[in-house]
Amino acid sequence: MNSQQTQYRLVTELAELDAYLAGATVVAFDFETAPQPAWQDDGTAALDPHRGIIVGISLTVTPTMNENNGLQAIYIPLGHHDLAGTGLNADAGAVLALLRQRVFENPAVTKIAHNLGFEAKFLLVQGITLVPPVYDTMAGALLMYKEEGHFRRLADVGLKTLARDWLGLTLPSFVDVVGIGSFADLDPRDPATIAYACSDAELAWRCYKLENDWFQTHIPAHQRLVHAIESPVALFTARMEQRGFLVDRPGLMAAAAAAEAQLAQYLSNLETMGRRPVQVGKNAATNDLKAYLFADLGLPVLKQTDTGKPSVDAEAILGLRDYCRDHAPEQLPYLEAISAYRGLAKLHKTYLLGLAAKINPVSGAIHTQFFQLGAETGRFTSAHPNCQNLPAGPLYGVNVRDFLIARPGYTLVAVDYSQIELRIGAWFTRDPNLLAVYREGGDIHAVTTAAVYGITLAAAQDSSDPDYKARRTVAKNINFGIFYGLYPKGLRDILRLKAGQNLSLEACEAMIFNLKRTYPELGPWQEQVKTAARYRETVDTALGRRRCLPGINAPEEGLQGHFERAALNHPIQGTAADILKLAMVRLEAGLTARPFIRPLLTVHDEIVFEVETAQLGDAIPWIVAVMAAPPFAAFDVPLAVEVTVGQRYGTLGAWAGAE
DNA sequence: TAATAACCCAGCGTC
DNA sequence: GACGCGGGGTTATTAT
Repeated sequence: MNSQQTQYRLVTELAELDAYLAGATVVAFDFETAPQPAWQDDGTAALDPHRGIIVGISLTVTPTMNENNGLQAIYIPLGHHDLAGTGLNADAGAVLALLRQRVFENPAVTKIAHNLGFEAKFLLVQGITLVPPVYDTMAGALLMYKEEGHFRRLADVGLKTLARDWLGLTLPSFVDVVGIGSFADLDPRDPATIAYACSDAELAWRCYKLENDWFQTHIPAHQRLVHAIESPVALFTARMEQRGFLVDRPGLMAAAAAAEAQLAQYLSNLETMGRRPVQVGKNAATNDLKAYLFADLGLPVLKQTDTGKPSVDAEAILGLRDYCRDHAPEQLPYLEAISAYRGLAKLHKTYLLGLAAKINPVSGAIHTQFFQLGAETGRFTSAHPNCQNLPAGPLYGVNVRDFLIARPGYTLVAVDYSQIELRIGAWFTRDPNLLAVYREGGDIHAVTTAAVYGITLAAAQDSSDPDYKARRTVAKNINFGIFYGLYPKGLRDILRLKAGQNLSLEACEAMIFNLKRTYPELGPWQEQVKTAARYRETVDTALGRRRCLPGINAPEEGLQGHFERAALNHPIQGTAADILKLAMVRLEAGLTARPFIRPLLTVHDEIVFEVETAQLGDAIPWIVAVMAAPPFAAFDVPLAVEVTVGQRYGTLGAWAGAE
């Protein structure tokens, strides 16, 4: 592409690479990868740092960000199949050693890549750590508008897509160039091979330039986010993905077998209990089950789905059980059996078999894929498997998290922010009572209990009171829901389903009224945020992470309400994401010097590490200090973290302190 | 016409 | 409020 401007070269000699790097302070790079021989037939192995190798590296270097006269890109083949034995490849060890010293671990060089975490993982396997400053052009693209009013999504930020949208270039796809084989099969001397590899590095450089220009004129805060947060966070994410979480496979399979037997038993019980055989499927939400409940048995439809069809979810079944207690008690066992069957099936399929299917054959661990900009608010998402929705406690007698274990000689350390969203709420609203609780180390749940029940703080904290537990549960749910956009109906439903408490709508209304009286700045803050959001049709976090709110001024009330709640939630949830990511950046800076600390996963307000057991006493205080440090200058509410440790993720306990 | 793929919808797990 | 996953059910597409 762009042959007048760009020259592509094949480089196999170390001296030539050395000369090419002279004076470079900005380097864009890209890896071509392929499966290791043992995994030749697995199409996905090329993307897995445990089963793939770096086949070649393309580089574009410039002395400065704005220098592009005579831009050149080179391709260094490292692992192409050399059937004739003619020495096609450069010396991989020597090349990596040189690049490590001159580029990857050189703090004077800005390292640019598209989807930086991918490259970072392959380097980690080689014992090489990318060192900031780094820049991930994919993260950058995700923080730019596709069109005014909505940001690019994952599907819009492939390098080829960006080349088309931004530069009008049509580039051959990977499949066009490689076909069904792997990149290692290509002849590196073929100009098409060189062009394919080099254009990726060159494009990354062009994106870097283009993105920074765009940010300056459109959303300067996002430029800071990409440079200072998202790009270094990609390195931290790479550590988590590359390491993975070791799985107790025998335990998992034993639990799966037990669940399977139990499920068969449940099915036959259902058949015996019912008036006729019912096709309940694997999750008991089939049309046949609905026909059986509502037509055959004549039970009333108490709840509908969004599309107006009869609902049979957990809440609906709960309602049917209430109805049957009065009108058809003989049906109660069947309804209970449906709930149990459904829950066990979920455990079995999603959390036992689902997890087992994701174990990496080389590492024996699950390597969750994290999308650091997967959620609109800046939160991470996680997939393959999603480790952010693993049941937090026993589900039908099985604690799924217990099958995620520490490696021998290591101990799991989970560090989570205590009530971070409420603390952020205190900071945003400047509510004196919220601020006081966190500055004086008060008990937020007790303060809320006192508020919503109209009792004294002392009464709220009296654990001998028979109502203590129930009240506190309500208060916790309210505190949880404050910044989710809590409404009386939502509060009533959640308390009924999760806490088994039946409160009237009026009672819930009164509690929310009392809450807003106790935290007097809460209501005004919410009104002010909504007004600003309606005017701008966007809303920002503390660090300027923007969310678009198309439809906040729509005539449809439902749509408007949705975006109003999003407007209230984004500053809270998004700032929590900002704070977590800032902590990751600070952690990343110290992890290379502390190889005994290995991050494994993150769940929104929590980071889980694997730490060499002998080093716990050094590691934990350091982690705590880094994570609890003030996140940015203006944030004047103390942060608190809680540490739990253990061998199994599901069974962590308090850390006793230095031994 | 039958098999397969693609898509949407419900339901449910997390913070 | 923010997500991802496995399953059911329907519709569109493909092969025969």
